Amino acid sequence: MTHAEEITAFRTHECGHVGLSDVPNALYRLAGVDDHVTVAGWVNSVRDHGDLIFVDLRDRTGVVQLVIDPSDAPDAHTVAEKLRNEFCVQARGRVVARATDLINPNLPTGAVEVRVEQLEILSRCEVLPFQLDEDGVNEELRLKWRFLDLRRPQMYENLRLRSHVTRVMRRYLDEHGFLDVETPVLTKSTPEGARDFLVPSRKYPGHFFALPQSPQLFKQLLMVAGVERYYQIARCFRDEDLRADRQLEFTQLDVEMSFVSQEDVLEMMEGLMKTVWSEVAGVEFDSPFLRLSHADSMRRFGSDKPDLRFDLEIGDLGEWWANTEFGVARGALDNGGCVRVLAAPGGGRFSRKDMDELTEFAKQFGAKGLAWFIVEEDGSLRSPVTKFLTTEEQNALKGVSGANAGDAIFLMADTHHTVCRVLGALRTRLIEQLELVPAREWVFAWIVDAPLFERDEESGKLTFAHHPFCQPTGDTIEFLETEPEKVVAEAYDLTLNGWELASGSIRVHQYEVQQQIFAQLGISEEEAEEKFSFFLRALKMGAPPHGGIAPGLDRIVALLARETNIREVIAFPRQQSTWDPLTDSPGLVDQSQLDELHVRAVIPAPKPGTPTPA
RNA sequence: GGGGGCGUAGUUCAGUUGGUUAGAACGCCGGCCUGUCACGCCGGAGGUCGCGGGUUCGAGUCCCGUCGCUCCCGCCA
Repeated sequence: MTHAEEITAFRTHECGHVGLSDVPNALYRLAGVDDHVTVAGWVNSVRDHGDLIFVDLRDRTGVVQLVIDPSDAPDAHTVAEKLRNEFCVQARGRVVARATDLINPNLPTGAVEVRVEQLEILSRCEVLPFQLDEDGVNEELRLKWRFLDLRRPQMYENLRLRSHVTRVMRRYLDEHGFLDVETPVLTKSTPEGARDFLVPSRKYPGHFFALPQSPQLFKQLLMVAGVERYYQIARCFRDEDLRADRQLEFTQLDVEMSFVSQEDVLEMMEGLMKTVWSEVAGVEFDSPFLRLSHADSMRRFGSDKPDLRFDLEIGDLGEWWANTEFGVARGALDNGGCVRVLAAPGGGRFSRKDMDELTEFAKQFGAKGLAWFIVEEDGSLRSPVTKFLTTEEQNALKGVSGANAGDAIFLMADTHHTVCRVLGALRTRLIEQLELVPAREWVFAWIVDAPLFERDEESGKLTFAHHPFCQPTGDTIEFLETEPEKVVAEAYDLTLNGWELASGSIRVHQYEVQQQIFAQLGISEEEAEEKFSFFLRALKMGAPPHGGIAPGLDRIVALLARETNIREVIAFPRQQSTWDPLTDSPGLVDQSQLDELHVRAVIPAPKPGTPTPA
């Protein structure tokens, strides 16, 4: 914003800029001592001394103190007596320097104040439903009054940060020759993947639009169209249950490139992330991001999005305990599973109750049990199961886990999958519970070489691990027909501090390969034609090799803002139940609307005792 | 669909082994105050203890059910 743009019909200066004429190269309009200013904003607080009244006036730039002296401005004083918190007001007055002993060092504008000559209430505010300076206010209340919640400087800062991030992203991509192209929001359902949001068609009775889970197929069509470099800050919709990092609608920076290898995409994205972190957070990364194979990440950290700020690593006892007689370990090894351990620094202070809770936690992730050991000062192991272990096994346990005196060791013996899952979840939990200090502040890591297919544990059916459009690697494509589980995808996830930040792949650009993959997934040629005919048609028409990635904007901004829930960086999010207490959405509609859309609503009978929603 | 935590004044919370009239802080209302900036001082209003049922002479407290918020599991190509 230029200086001139700061002047509007209602003000000559913004509150946070009053009196800061000594700031060098300021980007905002300056007001020095003795200048007359008009400011407008919200009443942050009122301190009424009977005669003198002090008002902290706040706009998005900050707070400035107004002084209303009845001997200077009796009319303004009469108005000021009526002021309450969050009234919207305009004040005209003279900037004065405060006496040295009256300077407020906690306020950027604390060396000056505005001696008010005229004061006008632009808009009154009813008693607030919650105090804006209070933390920990009920989430539902915050969302119901989101427009007040967003007045809090922290929330404004989050929105500003988000805008800054997208600005840097757009500029970076513009500079690298990307075109910002919009794709439809009213599109077609593809039953794979997440549950779709459906929109009934008026013109085609019984037909439905689907909101995009991502612009995946459209961006691939843009590559076939020869756009070569595309991006879009795209709203995506998935009708699945919410989490701290998941909303029904969320925003991705959707990116796709033609004539690229995996390496090209990674390099481009790494440059983008480094630029964002540099410009938004002032953080520089002087080396390439870490890379971990999916298998290594699972083995060492039990997760495909490991938090690598912490060095905790899972150890494998299989080799050392090959001949163990310890029941669960023996059983796991005999069944082709594994025995792995995780040290918990300082876990020696865990009580029996803590251990029981951690065991319950592990069971949530599929563990049948969880063995634990505490390393005593003399190096001996305290545990209900120590008596089943030989001295050599105990030494291996300490050695492989890396545990020291005062630490705890957790041991899992089960299938590879379950052991990884449980110890990975436990690792995250222990980091929190033990309040471990991160060794590094930001650790980006690429997770690469993920399998193309997964075996569904229940049905035993083959399903795609990422999505069905990933290109198999040259080394493993030969196994597509014979041993599909050996096929590695040219897919990559970017992780940061335990969050999945971005996900992408090189896509299949050859019709025949795409059909082979569909065949492995049990999707017949006819079925594929029916669901993706437009896309398959395009693959037959000179589709270029291409690939892309889609970073989650909400997560990126949340991490930069040091928030743990993406709600904090979304202006109007939903609560976990998917209800929006601000607009009361979703809502009922008139029968006439349903009729026009050829839709009939079938509403389940409420359970006894359930109050009817308003 | 499942598990954990929470639900008491407008807000954030306390409330003992079940026991008199359910408290505090902030906010709100009224009064006083010319240098405050978390202003201060005096006074006041404000409660379906989420909801329903049960046990009991007596329930905010115990039991059962239910609803809501939140974190997690399932789910999220």
